[in-house]
Amino acid sequence: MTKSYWLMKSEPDVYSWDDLVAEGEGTWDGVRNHAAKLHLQAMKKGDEAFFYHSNIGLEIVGIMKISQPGLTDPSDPSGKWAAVKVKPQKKLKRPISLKEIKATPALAAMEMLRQSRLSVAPVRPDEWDRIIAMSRT
DNA sequence: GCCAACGTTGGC
DNA sequence: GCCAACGTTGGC
Repeated sequence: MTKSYWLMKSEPDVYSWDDLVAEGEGTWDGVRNHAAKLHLQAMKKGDEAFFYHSNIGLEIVGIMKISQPGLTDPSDPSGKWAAVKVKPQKKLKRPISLKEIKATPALAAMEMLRQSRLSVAPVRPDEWDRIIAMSRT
């Protein structure tokens, strides 16, 4: 199975990249949207995901690895919702802002733009590579 | 099963 | 603080 790429949003005043780094490993739970849930359930161990700061910052700040896929959301008593565990892998050399993503034609089809309210979105390999390349400059 | 009203998310 | 996009709820 090949690796898949994702983008996960969090409001940094609630849970930020630095919080995840401080914890070492975090559980991505509290998602209450069916499309996002399907994405969480599609994640595999070793998949990589961008950590995006919504609301404050509006930028991709780091890369995480899915350390434990296929969990049920511990914050949900009914057991209907999904969760995964993630580990911080690398902070981007420089954050890539939403503004910059929008200004880049090669990234115009990104799911995060198409479905802006989705908190967990897939990222295509070419989009992943492009963002990584941009963060190095 | 349709659709209007309402709530939430997230960018501006 | 406003608004657009969507999801959910509830009346019919």
